[in-house]
Amino acid sequence: MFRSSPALAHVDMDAFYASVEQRDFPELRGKPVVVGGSDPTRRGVVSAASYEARRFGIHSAMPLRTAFRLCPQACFVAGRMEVYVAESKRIMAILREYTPRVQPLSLDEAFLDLSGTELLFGPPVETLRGIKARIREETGLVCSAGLAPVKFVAKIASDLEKPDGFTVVPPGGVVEFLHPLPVGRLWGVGPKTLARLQALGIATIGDLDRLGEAELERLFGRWGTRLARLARGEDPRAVEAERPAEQSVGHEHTFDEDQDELRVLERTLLELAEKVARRLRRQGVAGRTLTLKLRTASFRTLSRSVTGSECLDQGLLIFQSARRLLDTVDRRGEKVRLLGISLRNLVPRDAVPLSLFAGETPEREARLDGAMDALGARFGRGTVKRARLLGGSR
DNA sequence: TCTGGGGTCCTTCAGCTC
DNA sequence: TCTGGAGCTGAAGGACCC
Repeated sequence: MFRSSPALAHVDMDAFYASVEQRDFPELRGKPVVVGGSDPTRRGVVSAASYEARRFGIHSAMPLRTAFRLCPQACFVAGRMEVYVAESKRIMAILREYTPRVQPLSLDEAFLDLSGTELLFGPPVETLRGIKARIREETGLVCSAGLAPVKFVAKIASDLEKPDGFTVVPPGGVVEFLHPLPVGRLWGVGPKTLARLQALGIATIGDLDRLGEAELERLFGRWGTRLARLARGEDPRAVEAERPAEQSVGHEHTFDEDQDELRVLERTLLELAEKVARRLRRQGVAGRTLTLKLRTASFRTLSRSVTGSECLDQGLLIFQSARRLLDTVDRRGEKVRLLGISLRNLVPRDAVPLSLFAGETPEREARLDGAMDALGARFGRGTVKRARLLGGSR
């Protein structure tokens, strides 16, 4: 099996954040644990739910308040991102002992290409079983794994028997495996596409395949062509170990209560601009296109963007551009629920002219940003802040 | 009633240039 | 000089993923 065809695996940690919490805090074991925020009465969503919590209908992306209504006795924890990052590095290091072709998708899942590893480790099926056992042994955490000749099929396979699942789709068995599955399992079919497909009477991936590529293209355009190929189990993408550079850098903030006070909006914009600028400088890039995102109280999302001839990586200049965009948004008198800033069209910082906005002193700002970065690195983020970010009368 | 934050990719439309 | 189409780019928004 997998001798002459690719052996692509997908490893996915089960309820990752919640499992780490249960491992590190024995008093949480066997209890419903919800990671997302320690105060479920505030705005937020569930990042991870333990399997005990899932029995109450709680799942990731669910509003915290809904989770609290479903299971008030659950343990709500804010989460410790730095621990999850460290744990993820350990897991990825284990995977890289078996193949250099490892493609992390997020902290808790990765593709790995086991093709051609037989001589070193034996048949891919056994290798993957061994990897799964090692992860449990060395981290105390459980994962699910899938093995298939096609990338997206391996991902579906790993998800099929969670938790602690292990599913192998042999070469030649892909279509047989896919066709009985609900069409919503396909990568890229979210709630909107699913509703459209269901309205057409398509319930399974097999139904989709039977509809045919021409009809799907008529209904969905180019996306229809891709859907048709996925339904046939065709996916030419390889496991990409090299992660492409980030295309954009952004931050956003949802207010605990909807806001319309200009001073609060401006202070938030400045904070977001500083955060974005810090990350841009850390990555050594600057951005040419700035996008302001605004969500109103009625959940209407509006965006305004501007592409300049120069690049931005300084907090104050990003803030000033975002502030100008804010004036162009017509929110029809509604309060603001969310503000966000992001920069695209990133280029290496030393290869571009930085913004020389009229009336500003960019060199002075750059020196100030540099000093704040240095103090932040030495004494912790937030050690120094712009006075206007302190708020109130301080 | 409720819907985070970080992204990517795609579509549509408008404006511009040739 | 006018007009229309092609091609490109930017803006805005939508859908999706983890």
